[in-house]
Amino acid sequence: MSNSVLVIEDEQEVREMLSFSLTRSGFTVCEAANAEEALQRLDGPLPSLVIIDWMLPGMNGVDLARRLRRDEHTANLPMIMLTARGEQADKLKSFDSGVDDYITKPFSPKELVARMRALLRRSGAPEDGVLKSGALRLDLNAHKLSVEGKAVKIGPTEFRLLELFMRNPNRAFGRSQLLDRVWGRSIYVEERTVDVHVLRLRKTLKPHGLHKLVQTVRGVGYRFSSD
Amino acid sequence: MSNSVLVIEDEQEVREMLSFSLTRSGFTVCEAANAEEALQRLDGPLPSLVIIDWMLPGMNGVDLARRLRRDEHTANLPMIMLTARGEQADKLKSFDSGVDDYITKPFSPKELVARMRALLRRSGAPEDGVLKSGALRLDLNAHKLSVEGKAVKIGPTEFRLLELFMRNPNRAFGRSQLLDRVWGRSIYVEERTVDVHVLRLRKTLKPHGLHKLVQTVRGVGYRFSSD
DNA sequence: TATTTGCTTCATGGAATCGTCATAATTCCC
DNA sequence: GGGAATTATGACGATTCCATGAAGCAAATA
Repeated sequence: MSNSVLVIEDEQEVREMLSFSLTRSGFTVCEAANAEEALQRLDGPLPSLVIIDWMLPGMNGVDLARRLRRDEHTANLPMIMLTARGEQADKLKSFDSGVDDYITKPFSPKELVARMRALLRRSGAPEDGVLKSGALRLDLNAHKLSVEGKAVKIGPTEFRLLELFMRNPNRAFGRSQLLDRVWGRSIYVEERTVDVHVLRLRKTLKPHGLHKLVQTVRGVGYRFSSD
Repeated sequence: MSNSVLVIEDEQEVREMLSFSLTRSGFTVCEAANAEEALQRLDGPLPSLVIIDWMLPGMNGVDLARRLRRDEHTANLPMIMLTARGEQADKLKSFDSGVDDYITKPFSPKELVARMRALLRRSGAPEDGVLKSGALRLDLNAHKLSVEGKAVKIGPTEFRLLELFMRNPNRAFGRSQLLDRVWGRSIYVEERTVDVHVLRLRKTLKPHGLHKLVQTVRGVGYRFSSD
């Protein structure tokens, strides 16, 4: 597996230990000693997952996580937080910041890897940042859609919509769910707007005969399915 | 799993946190800020489970739970109550009110989800959001009906009707019960309308020889038999 | 600034679905 | 068997829901 991980941890010892065991488990590891360095790295191509230490110099882990969730670019990035034993009471806070899972120190590398795998599986993350479905190829890193190797033009919103669909195939989404997960909660737009973007997504897929992948579930919403 | 949950919680922060992590775990979430709002929502089609905060403005959680248990329409609805640490002494009271489980704050979403799954399992809900009965497959996630792998077209109301039937096989329902649980009790339709939809459901099952699964119980209503 | 690109809303028409009724068929009970 | 009660079924407006094109903005780009 070619999953990449960004480890955000100020203590060099812990960082190296993590790097060692994660590399051994087949991950490509990238390190950052603080929040600033992490943000810088996350400007580029995204890793499959980030591990954030709760205690960081400068901006702490919880704030960093919250910030990553707010930023559209990293909103869907799976995050695991490391907390020390005494900090367990802050579990709730960590989750509130949008972290997907937490793990308390000391922990075994085995447990960490297990949770990472579970998380990656759950969030439908592709091994290499490329979602595929038949001839469809959605490259999340390059932010490009192609079908049978040929690049296909696609708008930003349609891209995110298709990303959600391809991450969760065979699942019907209501319009409000789509608005929440593609547009982001907090912002208010008409539900019918979803229809228009689905229409546009179908339009970009139509020339390749793939428009039937996006199906409407009457009275419910839409679904991405290969049959 | 596409089980739906109604979260009854007045604090917006907690509500959003719950909504976030439950959605992420695959539940369809519906929110209510107080007992009145909750009761209103429960007039419609029922969720698979409700989560009630112990402390609510106006009618409190315990009273709400008690009321839901007394009402035939919601008597069998699985309920989980959220209590704060100091309220642990009131566990007993909560149970007395008829809730199926309780969980004390602060809690990890993971624990909550685990308990929800356990509860749903206990109350006969499918693990994976797929109801099966012989060759019949009702995928609640995809909102799709298939028989022997082949997709079968089905209308929205027939879908909900079949869902109720498959969740409660070998149980006879009166027309008014069906109206309550499939249509929702807030709207009024003729009882005979049920007949028509049962007919339509049978029609969609007939080409596959499964129409006799839906049986009429003369003088009472209808029943779904699993054999 | 001019132009392009993309987003949201609105209006419209058409298709799917719904609820009701009338009538036929079935079942039950005397 | 006959009559009453109950259910099945087909038909038909009425309604809801969705697809689609176009218009008005806003932001990015040149």
